[in-house]
Amino acid sequence: MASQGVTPRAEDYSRWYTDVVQKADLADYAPVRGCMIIKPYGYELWEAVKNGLDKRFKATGHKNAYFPLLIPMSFMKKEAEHVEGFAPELAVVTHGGGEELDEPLVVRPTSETVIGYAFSQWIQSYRDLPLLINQWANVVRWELRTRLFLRTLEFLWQEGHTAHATREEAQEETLRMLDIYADFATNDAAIPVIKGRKSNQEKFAGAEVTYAIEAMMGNKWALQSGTSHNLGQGFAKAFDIKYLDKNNEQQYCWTTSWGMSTRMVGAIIMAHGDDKGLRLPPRLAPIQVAVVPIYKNDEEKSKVMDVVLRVSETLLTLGLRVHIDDREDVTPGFKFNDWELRGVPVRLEVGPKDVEKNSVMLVRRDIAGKAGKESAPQDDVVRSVTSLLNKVQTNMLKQATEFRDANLHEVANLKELKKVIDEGGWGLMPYDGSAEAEEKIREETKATPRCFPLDQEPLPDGTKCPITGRDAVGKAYFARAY
RNA sequence: CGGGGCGUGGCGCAGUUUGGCUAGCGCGCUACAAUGGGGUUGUAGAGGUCGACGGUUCAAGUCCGUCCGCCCCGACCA
Repeated sequence: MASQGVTPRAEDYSRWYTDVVQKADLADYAPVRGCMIIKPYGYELWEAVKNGLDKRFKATGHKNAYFPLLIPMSFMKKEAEHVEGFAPELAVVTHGGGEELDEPLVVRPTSETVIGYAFSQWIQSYRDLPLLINQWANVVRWELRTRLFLRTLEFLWQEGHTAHATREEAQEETLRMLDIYADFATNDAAIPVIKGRKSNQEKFAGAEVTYAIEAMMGNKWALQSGTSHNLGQGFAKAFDIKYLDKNNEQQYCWTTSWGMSTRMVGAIIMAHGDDKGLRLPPRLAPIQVAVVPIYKNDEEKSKVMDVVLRVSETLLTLGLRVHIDDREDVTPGFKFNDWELRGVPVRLEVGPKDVEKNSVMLVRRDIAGKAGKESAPQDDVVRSVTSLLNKVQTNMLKQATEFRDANLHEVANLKELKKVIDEGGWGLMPYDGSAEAEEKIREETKATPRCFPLDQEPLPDGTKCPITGRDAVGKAYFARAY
């Protein structure tokens, strides 16, 4: 429960991030390098993310299922690009029960292969399609450099896997799930995102096309926060996922996969956090209202606590997540800072003055200082608290959107791009999608192509990529990225 | 794997250059008391194989050698 100030955000962003994660009691490193221990408060935040997504998946007809952690090495090898892409980051089990195994098993880095196997068993006819499955699981990727939540050896995620009768349906599903991610990020996490298509170099190993949502962090770096892949028929052919169509002919399925991970928690921290610590959007905050009683002696305490309990009770019956901070051993000032560090969106203070005036003091986390404080009558507390939570949610999205938009710039060439990147923004520039252009840009600016945003107008005929001089396929965002 | 940095109570560090007495400091922790509308204060306490191994020396946290681990910057990535 240690609670110290955090490193100012502007001073050393990476230090600030680690500070916030650890001091707000979200997570810690584990004994194994790069692995993470998620503490209860961090896990509650992840559960809020899970619930927000799961609700949406259920609404679109997806069913949850569970597939094994261990995958035969031979499965990985069935799809050539897939194994090539993942081979360097596989954890491999070679021994079991004290014996060397005939065939090594890999700890899943993702489950296209086993699920492909399962789908091949489940699907016989066009009547079995579409098959819409989601799995909540942990996966392991042997990353070289790790950071809490953003990149860990083992991480928690959901991976959706679907099979369809036609290419069009698969494509529709791919984009539908991208929309769901964007909707979740925007409306629940209060993070505005850019939906876009990844370049060939950055697409998922084995996918035909990969889409992603990209979010801007507090240091203006980009974070890929969710991906949706149209897998074409690659996995269907590798795993023999076939159905009999209406004409009694065997057809290969068209499959998709999509995922969002505990990285989203990192996104929330970095998109919203400030010098005082975490700022959590009310929809996802494990604690929405922290109630802090203030008193000097037993007499005041009993009066104050009467109000605290009565007010909290009404809020709780409404389904709000309320926490009464009745710690005796720390001062109110300490508690204020503590709840700010933990990102609680609304703090409700009750002291002797409030008891006297039949009021409570409401303090919002999204606006610093006096402007974020207001007194509210006790008998109207339900309305003022719910309305304040809504305001905070809306305002956090507004703040994040304004911040992002102020840092997006259209650029025409490498020189302009370099200037924008050096100043910490994102540059939108015509791009041919090639690896050479990407390499050149990375060398000059350290930025990488994030995505071709989906909402763009087609380029005028003859628009060239300023790096290679070849025809551009569209405008892409370039940014420094995690 | 390349470049840089660091290993000293739970955490953050000082001490190492120039070897020397009982290894210090801050935070946290324990106990008691006062305090309490923005990170309280006092008193008393607990807690250490100085990363590991070997060497030099009357004497090593400090010098030498080997090894191990961690962090940051790159390449790779949700």
